Amino acid sequence: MNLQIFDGKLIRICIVEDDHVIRNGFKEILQEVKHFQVINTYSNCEDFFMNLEFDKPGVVLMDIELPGMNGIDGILLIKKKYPRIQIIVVTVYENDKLVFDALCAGAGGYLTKNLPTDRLKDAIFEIIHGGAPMSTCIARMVVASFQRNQNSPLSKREMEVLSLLSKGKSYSSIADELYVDKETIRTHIKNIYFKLEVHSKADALELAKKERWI
Amino acid sequence: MNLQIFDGKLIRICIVEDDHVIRNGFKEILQEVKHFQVINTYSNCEDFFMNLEFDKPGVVLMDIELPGMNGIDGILLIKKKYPRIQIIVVTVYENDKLVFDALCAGAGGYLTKNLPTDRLKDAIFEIIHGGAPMSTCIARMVVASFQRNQNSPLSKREMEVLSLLSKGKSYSSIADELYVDKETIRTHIKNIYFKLEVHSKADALELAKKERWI
DNA sequence: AATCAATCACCCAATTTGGGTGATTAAAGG
DNA sequence: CCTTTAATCACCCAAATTGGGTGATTGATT
Repeated sequence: MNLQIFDGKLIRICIVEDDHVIRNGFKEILQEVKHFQVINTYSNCEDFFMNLEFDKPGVVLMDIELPGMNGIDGILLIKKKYPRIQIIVVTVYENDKLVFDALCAGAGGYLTKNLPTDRLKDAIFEIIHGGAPMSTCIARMVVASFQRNQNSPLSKREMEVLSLLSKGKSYSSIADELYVDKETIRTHIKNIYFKLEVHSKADALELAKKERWI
Repeated sequence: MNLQIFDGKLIRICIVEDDHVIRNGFKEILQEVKHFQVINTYSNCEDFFMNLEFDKPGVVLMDIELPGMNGIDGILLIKKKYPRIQIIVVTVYENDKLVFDALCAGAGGYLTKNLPTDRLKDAIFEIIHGGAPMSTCIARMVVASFQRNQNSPLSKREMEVLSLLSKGKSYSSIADELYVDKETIRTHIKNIYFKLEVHSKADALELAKKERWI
């Protein structure tokens, strides 16, 4: 492990976790690592934010279900004030919405709690070195979220049109972009509505996104 | 490693890579693993597809830059025909667009070519066990793609309106959804356009997406 | 021969959109 | 306390957009 990336300084770590057994367990695991310095541990976000300016953490381990402010809002608040603090979520939840909410809020990593002790240490090194530590199934969820269902009932051209519609473009600008007449675009959209059995742009886009066609 | 997950069968692997040194290197590394069976290696997609029905691979290692059909289109075609085949991209490119194009096309993993030999073996086990093997910086790119810039000049309400606009909704339906008058939505949108210095829905959405506000 | 994809035309009316110019109320900040 | 901002609503106006109808032609695929 190359020390220079730390600027010769220790990695300052805070833990926010309401279960004190887990909290102290994590603390003991991390304290043993010579490049790490566990500055403070907290059982809720409120206490954590009270000391944030003094703690100056480089990495925060954050639980999601917490008394008072939840972890997602905690992440949002940290990132709003100090965008460079790295946050790793450590939680039991593998629920789609929570995972993506956490990542959207600014989490740089996401681990589920059934982890071997070394995984926690590795994750902190990983995130400091520009990685994004994730549990196996979280990584798959994240990658799967990019995947598109290619079996839509729409033709290639219709997919193009729908995709441009989803960008908020008007029929005329879509026509310009595809070098065809506005009437052609109107026909495509009529056909799209007929195939999808919808009667408006919003309904077509909602269905297309739900079915992961776009 | 639990063997039962393989149903007692070997993992059938194909390699598509135009550099014959790398291609044979990968083959030799993987052939040594007892659960693996390297069925065939190809220097281009066309040859690969010719034998796809006979090879019946479970995992394909796919390069991106290839003579003839490129790797992205190759992935699209594989996934269209056999959605359950797992594909790991192995390439020198860390370019944003290529990474996301590959994942959108259906890649289940993405490795850059400067990898230790064990990483390749691990990646195949990982993807078979429901993971998504990625190089460090790729994982970060992927996670970062979820992150939103919270410092938009728009107010909370304006962000709500813009976000509903991005779903293709009309002023009236946005008004209904937010339980306010259509005129209020119109005022919000006028203010959004003024703040963003744009004069249309498409321009506002383009800017908001570029700046990662939505 | 039949189907589908992609293109274009013309009719119609309601809705939407973008812009202007106001106003009121409540909350937040200096 | 004063100012600014956010959020709400009103009314005027004209151009553009949208959704629906009913056609047609061409070329490819089956």
